[in-house]
Amino acid sequence: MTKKAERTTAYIIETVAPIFNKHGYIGTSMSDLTEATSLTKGAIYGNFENKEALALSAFEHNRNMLLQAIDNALDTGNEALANIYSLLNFYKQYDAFTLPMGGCPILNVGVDAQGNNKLLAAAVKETIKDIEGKMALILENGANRNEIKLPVPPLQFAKQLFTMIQGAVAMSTMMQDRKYLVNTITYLEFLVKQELKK
Amino acid sequence: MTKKAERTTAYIIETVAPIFNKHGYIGTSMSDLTEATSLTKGAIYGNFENKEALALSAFEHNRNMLLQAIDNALDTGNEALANIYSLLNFYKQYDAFTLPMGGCPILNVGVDAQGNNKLLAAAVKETIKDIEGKMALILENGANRNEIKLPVPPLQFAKQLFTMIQGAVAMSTMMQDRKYLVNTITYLEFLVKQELKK
DNA sequence: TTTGGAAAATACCGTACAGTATTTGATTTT
DNA sequence: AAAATCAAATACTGTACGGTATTTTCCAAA
Repeated sequence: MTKKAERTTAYIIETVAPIFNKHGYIGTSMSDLTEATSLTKGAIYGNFENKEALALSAFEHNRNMLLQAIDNALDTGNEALANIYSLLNFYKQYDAFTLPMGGCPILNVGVDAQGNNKLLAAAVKETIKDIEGKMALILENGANRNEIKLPVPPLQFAKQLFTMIQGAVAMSTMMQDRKYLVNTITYLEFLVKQELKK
Repeated sequence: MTKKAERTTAYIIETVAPIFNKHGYIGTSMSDLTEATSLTKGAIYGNFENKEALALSAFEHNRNMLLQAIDNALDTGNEALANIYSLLNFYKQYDAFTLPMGGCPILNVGVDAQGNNKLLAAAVKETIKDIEGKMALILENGANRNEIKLPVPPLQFAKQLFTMIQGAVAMSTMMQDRKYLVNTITYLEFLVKQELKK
């Protein structure tokens, strides 16, 4: 059986992750966290070195959930185009997916940390590169198998596609309107088809 | 001549606006502002009711600069397509444009305020609607003058175009890499041409 | 069932926070 | 230039912050 401390650590991270994600690093106070977890500062500081380490663990937790979901989406069929469509479909419901974690961790932490926390900002950067890499791999394999044509190198295509997706995420977040997500992703489906289909 | 207080108020706003934009509402402390302005809290609280009112004025200042620049870009030629290209060209150097104001005010404040300040979040929403409206008007006039064809209603086209632009802004901000801006906007030029040209 | 170690609660520290009341200093107006 | 008004500096609240030292509680092994 897992040790007590490990379970507490996991519980803290899960409870705290959406709060950090929603209110940002500075915007989240330790008292916010003790209140949410019904634990005391003694418990939290017994399991994490400081606020920054906790915030980083919290982001990593949200990131893992996201990467897992993206991996699942990109692994539906065995055709590259189907996998990309599956990813786009995932992002059509991205608002519902990110609701329990307090919004998109990439956008929220990426923007918040930019001006406030270099460690978190670097972690977001890594995550983005990771996602771009996953997308690029699907595209590259699809091109090698001659399923699709690629007008530009796979990584460049991935970057630009992800940029547009993330634009939809940003706009639907700021406007509190999921239509931005649905409409833009729908258009991206058409665009991808037009660009990649042989 | 302008009264002393007015000049001080303007000076405070100008000095403070980039700081709020960069570090966010909660991330900016009053002592940050007294330090930057070389003024005391007495001076600042004499000209602004509280921190929130100051942050709102600061955002409005950045917003006005942005709206002015967009107006200029959208008023270069007398053809709709040329004006849209001009706007895209403006966004290609958007990183340089927003550098002195501490980054994109829409993205920064829009994301930061979402979880921390309803007033600021609402102000960002208004600003986005404003920009979308400006773009839609250009498109609508162009369509009426038969310069362009519109595959969808002008406001919808404007929303989707702005969404993709804002995606480029978000990605170049988070990745600290202006290539996201340049590459995506360049692709948008091609896309706009393809969609709008008769 | 006692006991040793680990985990969490309590109580506390110094500091920084937003905001205010008061005093000093600078500008107008007469 | 004196008086009146306005602007800014100073000095000071009370509170909330992140973090820590100490005490208590829990739990597991002997």
